[in-house]
Amino acid sequence: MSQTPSPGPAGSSQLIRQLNAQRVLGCMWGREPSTATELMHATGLTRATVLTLCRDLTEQGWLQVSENSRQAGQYTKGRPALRYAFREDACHVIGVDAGLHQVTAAVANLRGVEIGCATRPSNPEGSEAPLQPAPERRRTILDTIDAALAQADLTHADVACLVIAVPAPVDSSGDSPKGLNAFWGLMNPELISLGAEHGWDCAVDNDANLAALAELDLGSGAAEDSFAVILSGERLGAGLVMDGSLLHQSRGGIGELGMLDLVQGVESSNGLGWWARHLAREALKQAPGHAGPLGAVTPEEVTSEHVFAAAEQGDLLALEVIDQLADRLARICVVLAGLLDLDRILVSGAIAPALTDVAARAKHKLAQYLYAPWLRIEASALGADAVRRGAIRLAVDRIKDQALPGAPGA
Amino acid sequence: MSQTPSPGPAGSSQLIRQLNAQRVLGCMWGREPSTATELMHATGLTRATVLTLCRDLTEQGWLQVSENSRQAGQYTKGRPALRYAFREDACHVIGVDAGLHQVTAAVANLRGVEIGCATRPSNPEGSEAPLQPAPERRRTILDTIDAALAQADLTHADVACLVIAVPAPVDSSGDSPKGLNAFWGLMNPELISLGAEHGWDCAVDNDANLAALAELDLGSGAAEDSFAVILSGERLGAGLVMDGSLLHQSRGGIGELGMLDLVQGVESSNGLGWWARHLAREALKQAPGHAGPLGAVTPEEVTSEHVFAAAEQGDLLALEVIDQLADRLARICVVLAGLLDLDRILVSGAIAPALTDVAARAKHKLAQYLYAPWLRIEASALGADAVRRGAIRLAVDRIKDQALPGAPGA
DNA sequence: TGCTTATATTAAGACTCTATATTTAGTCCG
DNA sequence: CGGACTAAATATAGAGTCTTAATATAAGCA
Repeated sequence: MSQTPSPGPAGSSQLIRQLNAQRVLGCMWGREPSTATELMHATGLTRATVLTLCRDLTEQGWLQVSENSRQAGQYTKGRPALRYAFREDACHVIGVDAGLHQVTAAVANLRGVEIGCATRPSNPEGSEAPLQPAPERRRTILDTIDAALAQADLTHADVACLVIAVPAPVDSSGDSPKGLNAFWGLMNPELISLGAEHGWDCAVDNDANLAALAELDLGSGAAEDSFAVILSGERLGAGLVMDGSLLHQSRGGIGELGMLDLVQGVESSNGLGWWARHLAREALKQAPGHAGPLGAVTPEEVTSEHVFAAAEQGDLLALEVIDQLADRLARICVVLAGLLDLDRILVSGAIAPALTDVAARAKHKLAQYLYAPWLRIEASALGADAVRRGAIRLAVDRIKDQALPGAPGA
Repeated sequence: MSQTPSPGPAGSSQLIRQLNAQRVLGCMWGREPSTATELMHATGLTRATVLTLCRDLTEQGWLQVSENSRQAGQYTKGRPALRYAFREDACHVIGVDAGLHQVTAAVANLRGVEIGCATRPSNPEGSEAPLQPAPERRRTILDTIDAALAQADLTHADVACLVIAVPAPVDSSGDSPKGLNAFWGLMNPELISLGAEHGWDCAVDNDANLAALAELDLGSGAAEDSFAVILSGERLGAGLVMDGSLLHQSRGGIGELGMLDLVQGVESSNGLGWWARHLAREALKQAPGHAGPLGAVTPEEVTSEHVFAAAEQGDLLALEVIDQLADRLARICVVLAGLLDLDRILVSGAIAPALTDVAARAKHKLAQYLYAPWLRIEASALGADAVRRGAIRLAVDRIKDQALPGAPGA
């Protein structure tokens, strides 16, 4: 009596089956079709085992046999091998960059390739109107998703996972702290519930964290590196990757940069875009009738784009601003890389393409403050796409983790 | 042909056996003796399985049957259960705190209980002589180890693992960076090789990191918390624990606090002990003939102990110093906790017992700079023992991880 | 057609855990 | 002192996994 613990019929022997199935699927995920022989080498399992696993995975919808057995001329002798291919369209995911001023949603296959994308304005820039209330923002996001789905010619039923990026800290349950900062609550009005309403797996996360995931995906060869991704438009935010995995915490406050208020020469968590505009404005006021290209706009009209464009043309005043931005960035890097011994720091976000020069100068200035010759400071190649790409990456990862047991649908 | 991958006789079926064995051993490690029934509940396995695993583990030397079957009056009816007990003396470990001024070594059993401890001076305090050369320092450490072993009445053959803590960053291969800072090389002169010379498993790590491990061991209930441990004697160093696991990196520079040079109101990585002395000295020079207890010593003689003792007695000048220390500490906490969203910050090291008041004041001042009401700032209860305890903890952990397969000796 | 080659399939063996029945070691009680 | 009672230990059978080795298959090539 009293001898029926919990596990089902034949106990934990199936556990190892699942582990192996996951290993095989992991070897094939997003990659070229493989033969059993290749998988044997990759997994260390026997041919018999690999083939039964592949058959199971095919039945479940994760794989399909691709007929081009001996194609690619890998060999010509002997019986042609079965080739199994990863079904990148077994199901689909949605990644949303729900920014302050605009919402972008993309539908992607399991390889992370976007097959539909749409953008909608939200809290139009320059407008002085109060921020969108929660229901309106939720509707905007859903509309954007539907538009992206329509473009991909898919329906709600084809979607397995939704990930939304918001410019706010997000805790482990998907909520953003309220009360302290009303902005955060308006950026993330219970967005996590959007998934449940449609029966999708769903996650909400901070935009900088997701941008970091996107950079991790590009993977500079070594998967072991540690880096920070700084989102730097109007306000600063960072995502931290240590040893190839994103730092997370239940309150979701990792990478908040409010503490920069205390750092000499930084003194605020305003972004580089904000500072470019601010510094240029002040400088123009000091030097009315400035002769360079930047003199063409009034102090009130000047934007960060003006500054970067003028610097390209050699405007001395703009170059001085660039230099100050670089010093600011260098100091931020000192704090992050000094404390965490990072390998590199990436500046990302929409203005990243304009910051390659700033990053290079920051790298140069860094040596004044910190000995870290290995540290790379670079502008992200992803730019405005980083956040959305990261959302997709996380969505695909979630599917991957839940993969076994069960078919792609469930 | 070509069908013999690598695994041995019956393949990866034994893997699950090992996993289960490790689970059982993990359930018993350092805890009270258990019966099969208890282990069934803990592991979810069947009685038959648990018993065979226990028998195997007993043969390997990890467990032993304790005869007091029905002792403790847990029940009186039925056949008495076999009770298996963890053999805390299956082998032993050595933890060494190889500080600048003194070396402390302790021998501990697998429960982490010290059964022998010894201390030797190294680079005597106050002396102006150059630092010990490498061979001498290695000899000092070995002497200390031998003394601890002698006290425990054990020999080299009883030791399975050695962990050494040094006041320097340590990379993943156990080396400290040379050239840049000669001090580091002298603190860690290839200490990792001491293990191989005696056939012990060996690790070298940064002292602050190990202090963090020791605090983790105390475990405030929730194993999920994130905190920093600040070692704060002459120089500052920190160990970072995120979500219950220590942050590490191949270069070993995590927790180096050189970047505090850039933080307003901190401006250096000198420790709180250094600052207590320095501030008191300056203040005494400013106020010659100071009436309070602190006036009893000359500016040149004053030490941090004097300051804390005088503050206890209400010396106004000392209290002013305490207040400045608290502000400094608060700012350090802002940087660490703001960036990493920590749950608590512990000040550890030899002077920790004197810093309870400083920590409390820092917590109070923190609100000026950062909203983090959940953050606790406390002085560690471990004090001067923290580093050594952490070294022991790491050594025991290493044994635990290597535990299966094989007997404790191997 | 037959030989060669590389793969797929199948059956047997070893190992794991579970499930159930049986034995054992005690206490308790008449 | 012997017999019920109880809870644990043991023994046996069953289902599951992987590997191993033998066999079958699908091509190319002479």
